[in-house]
Amino acid sequence: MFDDDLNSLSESIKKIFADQGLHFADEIKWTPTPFAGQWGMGTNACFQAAAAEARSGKKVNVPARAAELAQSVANGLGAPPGFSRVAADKAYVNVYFDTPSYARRVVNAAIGEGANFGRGWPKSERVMVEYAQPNTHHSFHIGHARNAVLGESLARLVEFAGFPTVRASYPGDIGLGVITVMWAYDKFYKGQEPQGVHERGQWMLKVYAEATAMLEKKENESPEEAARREGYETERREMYRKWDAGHSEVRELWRVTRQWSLDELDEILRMLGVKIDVFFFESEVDEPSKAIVNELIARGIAADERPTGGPVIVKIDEELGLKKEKYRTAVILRSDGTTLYLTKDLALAKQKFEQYHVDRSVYVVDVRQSLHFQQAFKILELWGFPQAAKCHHLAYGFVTLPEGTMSSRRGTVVLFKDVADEAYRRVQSVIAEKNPTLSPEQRDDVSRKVGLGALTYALLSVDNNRDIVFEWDAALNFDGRAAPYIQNAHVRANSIIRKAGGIPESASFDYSLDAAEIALIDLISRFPDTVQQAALEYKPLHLATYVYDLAKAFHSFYHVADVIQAETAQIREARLRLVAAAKQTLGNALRLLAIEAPEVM
RNA sequence: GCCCGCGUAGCUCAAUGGAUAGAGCACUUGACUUCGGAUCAAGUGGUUGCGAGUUCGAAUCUUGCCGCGGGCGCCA
Repeated sequence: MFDDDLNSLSESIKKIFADQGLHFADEIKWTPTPFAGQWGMGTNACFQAAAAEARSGKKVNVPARAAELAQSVANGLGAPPGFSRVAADKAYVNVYFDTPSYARRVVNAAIGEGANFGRGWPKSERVMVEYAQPNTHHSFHIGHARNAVLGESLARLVEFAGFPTVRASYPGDIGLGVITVMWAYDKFYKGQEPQGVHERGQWMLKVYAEATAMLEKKENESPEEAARREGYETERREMYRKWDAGHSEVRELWRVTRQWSLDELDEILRMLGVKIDVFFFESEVDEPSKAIVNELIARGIAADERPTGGPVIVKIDEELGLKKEKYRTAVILRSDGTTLYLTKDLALAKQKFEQYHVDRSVYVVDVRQSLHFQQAFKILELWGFPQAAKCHHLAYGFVTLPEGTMSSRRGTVVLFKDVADEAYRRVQSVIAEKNPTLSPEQRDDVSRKVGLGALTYALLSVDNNRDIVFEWDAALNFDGRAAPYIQNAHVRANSIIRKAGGIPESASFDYSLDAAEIALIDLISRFPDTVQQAALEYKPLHLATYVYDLAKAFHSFYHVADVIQAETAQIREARLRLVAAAKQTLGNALRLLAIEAPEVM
């Protein structure tokens, strides 16, 4: 947040370089100094300048020359206003902030800008984040939760970073899996309907697993069993055909059961704080996608092999002139003329570009579909969409169980709702032990926020392309590097402010600050940059790491520095405002992770 | 066979090509008679899978191996 100050120093450094006959075109980059207890920024520009000199033919020892340059830069900068000192450290040039004025600026910004502290300048590119694409007719499991949480956090992040943002969901409401549930329901459970949104959703998952088992070929099956299985299979296929043909009873059955799933999805997204702007349904892009295939054939991008009994394909590697197989050949229409996943994604992308004017399109989808998206993006490029270059597949690893992969088909999943319920119960029992005076309403509220927070943080604090093995105690960890630790910092800050009866309008930081105070202020000042970095790299993880570091700095500060009982009134005022600034920043950062910050816990 | 991802402390994971590779858990030892102990401080623990290359500088980039996971024309 000190770009202006640092840019002016950068200009001075370039001038010093120029005076020495060096022309240094690159941007000078500043990073925080790594020395505890000192608050400053450093640059390695002298390395770059010395290396450039060496490359230009001069015979120089780069490290020695860089150190020499650093010294002359430090001398040349002298004592710029706002900085307490400038030092050459090996080949680095380090500048140290004048603590009183910078501390005041940081704290004033955090308090003054409030919920907007850290928000980036408005940007013109429109971003669409597509996430929350579970299939209907199943139930929402913990793997879906990773997707939803990752997507929601990313959407909040890019929006806060300044991009106009559209949240899109794309439920798979048609396909063989969906038909399987409908077939089994119609045949074995017709007319039944459990009460309760979640109960209904979970029941459909059970029906799905049962049906899949019945339709699966078994070893040593008798001729009778084989005949029955084949009969079932015929019925299922017939139901799909009827759906496709718009058969009214089948469509009605589909509409009703589909709604059961969507009701459950609604409820779960509400629990997670997810507000989707646009729902695209797979069933709705089916028809438009067929037209697209014809267009691609007409343009010579796709090859129609249907006359010889084949499908419609795009030979991507061949189109690009690649020797090694990389994008391979993609099938975009079955030989019987029905659409595929890829067909629909092409249609959907076109719709996103043309109807929603999306400049950047992010797809939060698991890593198994990497090839699919590479193919889709390449076809969009061949098709002539410039936005294809800014399509991004945010792939994430699976959530597996210690005993193996989760599978809706086999019914071996850990349901999100069960985890959320367990989280709630665990927090309740911690509260009973640690804070028994909370009212029942507060307990309920806190249990929800802290329980879900712990789960969300566990999902966001590992890199997206790493697999997660779901274990109850790890996912619902309340100690150490976990949401409750961070939330507790927020609660403590709130508690101090409450006990102090509010915060002063302004304060002076002109006293000898403790190292922990400086570390805390330093971290608060880094929040805006962290938001930008995380948004541009599509990595909520950066923010998850940051907010933990911030909470840790706050807890350390808390122990070492008295606030209400501070030595002087001046220090008390300054620290009270610092506490308020920390609370605000913790709250803002947690919000971007879709984790709520309670006032008490 | 080809493509993608991963390999970092006993375990789980961080680290815009930069300064002494950091946290949590576990283990060991401490903390003002609390501005809320869901806390803090300290200690033990590393050949960043292996080898080569690029660079002033590599966990990070390139390349060859080894190991794990995923994917590869009519599933989604």
